[in-house]
Amino acid sequence: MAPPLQPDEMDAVFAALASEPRRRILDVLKKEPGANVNRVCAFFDDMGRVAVMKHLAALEGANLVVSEKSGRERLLWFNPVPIHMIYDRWTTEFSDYWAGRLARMKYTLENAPVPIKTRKGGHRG
Amino acid sequence: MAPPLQPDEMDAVFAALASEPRRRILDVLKKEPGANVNRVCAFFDDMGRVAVMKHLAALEGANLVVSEKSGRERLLWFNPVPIHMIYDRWTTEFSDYWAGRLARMKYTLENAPVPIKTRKGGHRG
DNA sequence: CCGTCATGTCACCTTTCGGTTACATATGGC
DNA sequence: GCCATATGTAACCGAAAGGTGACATGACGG
Repeated sequence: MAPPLQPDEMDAVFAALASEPRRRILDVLKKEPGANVNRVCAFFDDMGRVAVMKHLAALEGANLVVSEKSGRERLLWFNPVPIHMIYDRWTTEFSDYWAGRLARMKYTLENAPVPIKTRKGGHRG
Repeated sequence: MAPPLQPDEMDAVFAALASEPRRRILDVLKKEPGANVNRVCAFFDDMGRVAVMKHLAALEGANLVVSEKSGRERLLWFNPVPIHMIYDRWTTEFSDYWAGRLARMKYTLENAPVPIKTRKGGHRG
């Protein structure tokens, strides 16, 4: 299996996905693999080319988009690998919750934490 | 099945996950369901209580954390539901890619887009 | 060549994020 | 009642996000 994502890589992927315009760019590239920058821009009436390029930079930084220069244009593709890696990680990380066993335990309000002794004044505030 | 997440809900969930401290808070609550705010704060030496509370607000806004007031303290639980919803969505959205059929097609550089006619001057820039 | 087109880059602006300190409120326990 | 504790809230601050217009570069094509 591929090496798991590092924390900063997870930051980049989730941050890239946490934006509706960027998710829409991915949708465009799924429908039109190899589209160039201007072609992507054509889908956004409310945003200029520079803004789209910044979104593309975020997506490339997260490795969700790969590009290749061809002459004077840059062709773009969606790359599903980072999403697959998170998917795999979640499969193992949350399968117990989704089986329902831990979830039920979770919501039993009686399992309050053991009383904790913090230093006087609580936690600086 | 539960209704799919709205775009702004997706924004909230991904944005909440796009932060290593917030992911660590979820880890804490997975290990200590029902912990209170100060208990969570005790895990973060480099951050004050107010900062932790802001992160908790982001997580609650994404419904990744649920809380219940008990006397003078607030007890916190991790809620796996939003992650499960994204997981389900990805299962259907990307299963073709992960099967490998489309992925191979994607990376064939020959499938460049059909030439596009944009208005003169390209896309305002 | 020379103009057009696709892209890259720069400087700037406004809003949001992520943290801080200080103060306010409310509960629990002696 | 009184005081310590747990949490909430307000005001502030620097940095980063997300947008803009203007300009620079470099490839295509007649």
